[in-house]
Amino acid sequence: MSVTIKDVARMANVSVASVSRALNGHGGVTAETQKRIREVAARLRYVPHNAARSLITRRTQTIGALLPDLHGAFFSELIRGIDLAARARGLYMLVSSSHGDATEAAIALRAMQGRVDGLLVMSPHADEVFLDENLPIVLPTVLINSHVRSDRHAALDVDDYGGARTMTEHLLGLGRKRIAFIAGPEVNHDVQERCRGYREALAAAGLADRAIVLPGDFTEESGYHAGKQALAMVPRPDAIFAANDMMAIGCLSALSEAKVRTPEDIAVAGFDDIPMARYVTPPLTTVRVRIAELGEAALERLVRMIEAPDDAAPEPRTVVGTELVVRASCGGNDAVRRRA
Amino acid sequence: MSVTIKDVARMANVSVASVSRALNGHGGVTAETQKRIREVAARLRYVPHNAARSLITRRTQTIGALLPDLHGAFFSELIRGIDLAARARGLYMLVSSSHGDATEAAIALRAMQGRVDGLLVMSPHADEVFLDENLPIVLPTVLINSHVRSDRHAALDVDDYGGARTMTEHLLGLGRKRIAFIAGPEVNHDVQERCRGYREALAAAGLADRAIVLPGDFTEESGYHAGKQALAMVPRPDAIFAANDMMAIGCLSALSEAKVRTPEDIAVAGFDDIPMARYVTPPLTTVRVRIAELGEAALERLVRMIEAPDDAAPEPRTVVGTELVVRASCGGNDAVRRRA
DNA sequence: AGCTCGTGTGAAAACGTTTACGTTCCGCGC
DNA sequence: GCGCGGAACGTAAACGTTTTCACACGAGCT
Repeated sequence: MSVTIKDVARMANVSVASVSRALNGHGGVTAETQKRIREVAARLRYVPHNAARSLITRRTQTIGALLPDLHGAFFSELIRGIDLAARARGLYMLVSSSHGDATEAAIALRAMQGRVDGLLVMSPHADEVFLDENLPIVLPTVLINSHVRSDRHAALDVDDYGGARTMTEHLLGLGRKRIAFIAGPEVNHDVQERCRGYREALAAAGLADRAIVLPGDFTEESGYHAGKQALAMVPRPDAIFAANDMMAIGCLSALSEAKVRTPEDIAVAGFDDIPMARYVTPPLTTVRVRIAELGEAALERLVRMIEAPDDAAPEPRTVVGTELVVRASCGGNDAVRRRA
Repeated sequence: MSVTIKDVARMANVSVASVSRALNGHGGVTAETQKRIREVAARLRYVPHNAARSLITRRTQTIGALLPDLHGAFFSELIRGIDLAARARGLYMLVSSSHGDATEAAIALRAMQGRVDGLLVMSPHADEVFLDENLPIVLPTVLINSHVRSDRHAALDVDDYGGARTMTEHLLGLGRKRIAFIAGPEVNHDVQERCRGYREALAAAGLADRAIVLPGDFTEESGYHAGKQALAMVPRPDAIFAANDMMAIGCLSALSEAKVRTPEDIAVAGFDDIPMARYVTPPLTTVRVRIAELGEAALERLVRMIEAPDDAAPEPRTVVGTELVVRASCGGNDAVRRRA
């Protein structure tokens, strides 16, 4: 097909070795021949064939990202963070997302073989057995928000627990006593941690028995239903803390539909701080997750692993912080409070 | 490093050729040996090295996506659409985004060489000269929302013109007479088309001289400023049509701050139908762009080009439709009207 | 019996690089 | 005059596949 290194070599009256050396700046060629070779290469529009190069150098300059369904602002931001950090290092990003089941994810994982220098994995299917089965041992891998607690794999998490605890404490601090929590998909690791933060904050305030956990699945609709449910309770909760913003927004609809005032009658809080949170009525108090930062941190970690394969000192599990973002939906003054 | 086809061959007492045939199901192997080879391969956790395979087959099972900054809901959706369609075909997606300048984009473009079977390009730098300079001629490429009007490249566009025209007509139909338009970045092809739709709709209604175009840059802030500007005009516009939703949202803030009622005093409309549009107050009338569909369509087109390199009949420039989404911000009843 | 044919298998070439190792050449010191 | 060292460059191996070709073998036909 295209023009190869041999063509360049022929046109420049040198061997392919010299072309390679000249183009990669490895020295061992006169400045003059180097110049000539470069000119010929440019004239011929020569571009090295990456597959061939990867084959011999064992480097692809590419990292793989195994992600769940790309839906929603979360993954958009995550990809953005990864991409930004990757591009700063001249790396490319091979994306594979939305794997319905573990088999599909396994296929995707195997297909990354020989295509990437490292892997970023954020998948509900990525339990320990799965990884052991399908991961080539040699491939550096960073797990993002995984429930796998193994020190065989590097991992990076959002501080779900801390964020939820801070939010619950914030609500308690505002004088709310009956705080309901809308949960997400049960298998979800984030949800579990957020729920744990909620429960422990209540327990710390001596209100352990006041915990009310409503079911949800991260969709706006499920938030709406949970809102209805909360309204029907006696005594009514005076605050609702949803495990993500979309459910909080659904909940707001349910309340406004029932002519219940927010935050006067019931305060509402979310988690994530998706862009929309600022614009709903009333603006949503939430926990900001610095998702792009998570992506960046994960990539940086991965790069370190790639560059130093002799991971003598496996770094500890890292956690990226959250911030409490106070808006009108819970009362109190607007503010952002950082939490490491 | 890893286990190669040779290892499998040795363990199974066959040649590498047989292993290749057995694993790829090319026939020419007894059912029995095929089974044996498969078992050995599974036991050894053999995974073919993709770089080597690509080198010889000249197929990478990967498509490249050259995108501008991934910010915002638009690219998130676009990537999602592409990824969905790609994964349905067993293709992977190599993403490269946010190129500050043409040089950077050129480097990214060249780096795709030998890594992808085809290219999806959506970049402000992708003018004709740029493409000619940097695109290996052989690589199938689909341009998305590009201003390049060449039949040498396949292209796919959003019907910006039609959408904007429909919206303007809708506003006129609601009795609005002085409709202002908030533009976006001047170089942007979408903006130009949207503005053209706006102008021509006015012209068709005999109101060509009533066109008011305010500057903007797609950010919420610029929408806010444009809103202020509109408020200061005499006579005041009775409708504002922003070239994207974020600016419309900024504009809404400016109006509500000035205690101007929407839609009673001034109607506001946007473009894109980002998820947030439904949730602002009042909910935003806008033009829905089915972005994921755009991504899918682009990928499908690309796949067709890859599979039939003898593009005897280059398909015409394709346009994906828009829908008018009527919500409260302009008055009228909620509805979605499709436009091919 | 001899020929052809099909079928299973292996040897080896090919893909386009990088790089270890030779080779040539030249200058220099003895 | 001779050996030596280093610089510039070429040769060829290697990376891990796929695929073409050749080969061996048995069955079926004349």
